Amino acid sequence: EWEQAKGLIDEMKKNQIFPDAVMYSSVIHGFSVCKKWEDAIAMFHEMKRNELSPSSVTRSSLIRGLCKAGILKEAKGIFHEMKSEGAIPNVVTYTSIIHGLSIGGEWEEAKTILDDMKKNGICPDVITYNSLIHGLCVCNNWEEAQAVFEEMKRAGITPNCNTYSSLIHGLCRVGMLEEAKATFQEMKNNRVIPDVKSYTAFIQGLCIGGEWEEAKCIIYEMKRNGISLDVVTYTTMILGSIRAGRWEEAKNIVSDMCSSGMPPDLAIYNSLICGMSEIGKWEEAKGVFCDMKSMGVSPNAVTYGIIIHALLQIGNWEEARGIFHEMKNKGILGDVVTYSMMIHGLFQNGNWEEARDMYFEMKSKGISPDVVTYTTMIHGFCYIGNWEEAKLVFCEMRQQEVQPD
RNA sequence: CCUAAGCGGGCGGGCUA
Repeated sequence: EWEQAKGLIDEMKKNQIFPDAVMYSSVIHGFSVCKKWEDAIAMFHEMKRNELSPSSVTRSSLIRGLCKAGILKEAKGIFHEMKSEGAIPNVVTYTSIIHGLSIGGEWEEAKTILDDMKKNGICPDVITYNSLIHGLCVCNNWEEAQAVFEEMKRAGITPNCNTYSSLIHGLCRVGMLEEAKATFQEMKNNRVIPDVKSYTAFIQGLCIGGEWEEAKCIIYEMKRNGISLDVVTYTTMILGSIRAGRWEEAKNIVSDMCSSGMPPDLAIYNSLICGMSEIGKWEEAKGVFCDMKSMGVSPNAVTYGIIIHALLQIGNWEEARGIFHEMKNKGILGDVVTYSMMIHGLFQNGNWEEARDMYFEMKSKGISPDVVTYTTMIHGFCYIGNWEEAKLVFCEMRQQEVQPD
């Protein structure tokens, strides 16, 4: 509720109560969490204007917020500004920047900062290593993640539950199921107790690898160990079951979760719609779409994205377009994914002018194209031999500093 | 004196690459 927070800050100032350094840090943290990075920066500058010096807490919060908003350049700027002012970042500041950079794909720079950290006598702790490992896993860079894991152990930092969960998740993402199984075993051998997140990451890997029966065994193991399934575990099982060709089981899973007092959330409904569409069970999918509304769960951009994608898959362009408009009419803003899909659909229908309009529209709504959007545009233009437009898009991507993949 | 900062799991998009 950042609007209200802003109001309170104004009220405070009107009453001649001026924020101190801690208050500023707190506010910057708040804006960072809400991805209001412009406000966070504004507060940071205001604080300096008022001759309050930002502490490492202030800067860590700001760096985190900037990274979270994907403004890595600014985050790096704040970090280097701090160093040039002679302030020594502490372990949290270092970890914040390392985390942001590695999640954002700039893991080489993250590793450089890790080295710098060690040189300055700041010891990376388990969170620092976990952050880097997680970032590398998100970038599908299993080899580097493994190397950092080894380094961590050599440095005498004991991996914890989060470390193993990240590794298992990373291995499952890149389809290295056997290694994931080994890591899960290693975790247990080292007496690190897997929690619901570790189990869920592993179960997802088993589902993706087609080992549905094994996934069910792991569920029993969880229950035996007294770990209750949560809504994320259920989502994983539901989509896993449908993709394993057991869509009847998905319905049982939904009933199970309801009877254990857990109402299905948006991701559960979305997963059901997604799974049912994928296997061509259109009536089921439609039924779920109605059910969710009657249960008071409102569809979001992901829901519409799933439906639009399904329609595009079967070549039903007109209906896809209709659904996209329905979404906008309901006041649900399209996001980078829905726009990218629509652009793709327009190109497929040979309508490149409209595809380009859609691209302009998304930008005018403040939605930044990502590497997939750019690739879709470039591919669309190249496909019809419109090199000039393709080049324009490519240059724009460069200007926006979106890395080609 | 009190107050502020960092880590892990689930759902949709591009590529006849």
